Amino acid sequence: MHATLLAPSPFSAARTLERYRLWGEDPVNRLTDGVFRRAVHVDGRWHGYRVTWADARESARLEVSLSGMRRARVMSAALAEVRHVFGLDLDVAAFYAVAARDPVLADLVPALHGLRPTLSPRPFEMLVGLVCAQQINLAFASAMRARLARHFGTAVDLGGETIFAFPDAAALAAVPVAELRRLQFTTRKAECIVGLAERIVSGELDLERLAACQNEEIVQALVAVRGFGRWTAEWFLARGLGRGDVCPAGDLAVRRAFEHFYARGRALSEDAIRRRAARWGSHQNLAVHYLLAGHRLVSSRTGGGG
DNA sequence: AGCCAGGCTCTCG
DNA sequence: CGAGAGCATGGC
Repeated sequence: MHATLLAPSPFSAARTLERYRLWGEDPVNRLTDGVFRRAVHVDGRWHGYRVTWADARESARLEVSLSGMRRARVMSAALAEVRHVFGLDLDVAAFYAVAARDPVLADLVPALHGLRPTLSPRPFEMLVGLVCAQQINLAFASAMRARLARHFGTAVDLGGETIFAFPDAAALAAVPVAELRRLQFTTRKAECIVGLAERIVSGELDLERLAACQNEEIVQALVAVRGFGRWTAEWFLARGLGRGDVCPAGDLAVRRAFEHFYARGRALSEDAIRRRAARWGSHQNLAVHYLLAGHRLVSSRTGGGG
């Protein structure tokens, strides 16, 4: 069963998906040989789907396919996920109009044309991934998250390839901290993840309901959970919910990108970064993603990492 | 050995 | 309330 999704211009699948190969293999969002694979949960079970694409000058087409004959319900769920994963609902064209008035962003846009942030379609998965990424290098964080998926997620066969559905809250709430420690989680990260899962299972925290709230309400609700600070909450808003008016100014890589592009390498305070980002209004999220990607381009040319 | 990695919490002035 | 130390883990 196939369906075609027309991506709004500007869109580049290659630049958008590049993120999935930056920090190592991701068994949940599998990207190999120009095919993206993931699984969607519908009617009590997991269904794998594949996405292929053709980047055209004007409008790119995304082909979404399910193995075998499946119901339309599954396909529509898959299409909704693809919209998130490929960032199709963000207004990149409007951002470019704003970026044209900023010398730094205006310079970056041609090299990154069509880049969109990849949004995580599942809030719990996003939050757990963020906890993994707290304070450690992203390659290691990515490996930890992959281990979590392989050990506690659901294996889904997709035409000979195995992908993993990220474990839900019920699955992780049942995992002993000691077992996560063996997967190289710190005690704190392990407790934080299991604690979050427990709150969700108990109904104390309802991520679906939270997702409908205002930014600051969401930040307050998340920061109230032990182990979740402002950094985690803001990235959740940006990469989980796709909120435009968010800048995770406390992020190390964000800070370095701002310092590189806007301060000639001199130090900038978190507050100074927030003030500058505020000028971009509802396009802050996109601006931050372009600055991070732009900084990666510069760093890779000069042999650096990050 | 020691510093770094896309933080968080707690304390003290 | 804001700066700062302490924390925990693995990679290089």
